[in-house]
Amino acid sequence: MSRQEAVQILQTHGIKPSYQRIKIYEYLVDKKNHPTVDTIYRELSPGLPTLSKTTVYNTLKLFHSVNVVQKVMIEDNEVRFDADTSIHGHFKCLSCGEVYDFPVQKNALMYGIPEGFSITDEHIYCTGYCQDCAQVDTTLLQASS
Amino acid sequence: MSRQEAVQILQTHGIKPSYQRIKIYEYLVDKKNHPTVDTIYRELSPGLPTLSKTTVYNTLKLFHSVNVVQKVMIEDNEVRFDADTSIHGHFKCLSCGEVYDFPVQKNALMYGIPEGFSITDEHIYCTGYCQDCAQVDTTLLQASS
DNA sequence: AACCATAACTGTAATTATTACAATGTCGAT
DNA sequence: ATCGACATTGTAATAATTACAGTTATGGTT
Repeated sequence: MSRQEAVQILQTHGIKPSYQRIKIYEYLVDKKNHPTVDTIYRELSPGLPTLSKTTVYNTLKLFHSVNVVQKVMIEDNEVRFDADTSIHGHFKCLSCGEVYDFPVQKNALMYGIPEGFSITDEHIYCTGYCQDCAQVDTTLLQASS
Repeated sequence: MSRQEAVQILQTHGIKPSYQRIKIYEYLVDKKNHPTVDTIYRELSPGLPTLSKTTVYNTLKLFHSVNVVQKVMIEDNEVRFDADTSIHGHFKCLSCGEVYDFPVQKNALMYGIPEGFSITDEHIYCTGYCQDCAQVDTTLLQASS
């Protein structure tokens, strides 16, 4: 994503595009790796030596408040962030730790919510073993048999 | 739930039914309130003065490891627990804080997961305003107009 | 260009949830 | 009754997050 596009998106959400905010937003969009605060901080620090972890927290909270990012919570000790705020599911591989996006049916869960309830946010996720890691397991099983 | 039933369920999952474990399990089943560790600890302490919060943590981790409870994570600062381990969704009201269960279509999300991925766990949740709280909002709007 | 108000950034300290660990207590088998 | 294994407990350590106060950057006005 170009700097111009990033600035554009932040501005249309009412966010003043500071240097740090642009960098953090570009990181999220380009990497698509559902990083934690700590990962963002560690990865951006070398090129942005004055960056403070508090700024990363503040920025993500701001982004989230205007729906520029969504939070991804799969395991209870790590909050991840995703700049793709469309409705989609997340799959985390218990072996390699990779988080994958997957499509979900629009309004998949609507049908179960009682009348009179209004929804502001919906999240779908699962855990398991990705193709690569499941593959390895199978290979090992075969090798050991 | 009777004590006998609780003991039964713990034993069939290979858990030795100690006094504390039974109490914690009964609490979860009877209240159905998706409590946090802290809530369980506070609520059981009066009738079980020697209870330690560490025991609550240990017990829930044990329960979770054999699928006697599932974790419910909606907001990043609280992990809740549910003794109903069937697949269902959770709705948290942003106004009153209440967590409601709701049904979801069996295999609702299967269709989006690529071939070769194996799923061990799936979770669906959303946030919004429950019937009661949405009602209040409407009432207030009407009153002020 | 200098000034000023506002907002953003930073670093440290405080808070909170969770885990580690060592000591104590409990319970069933011998 | 004794023993060993396991459960419970309390405290200390860890880790994630937030609060806060000082500093820096920014944009508008003269």
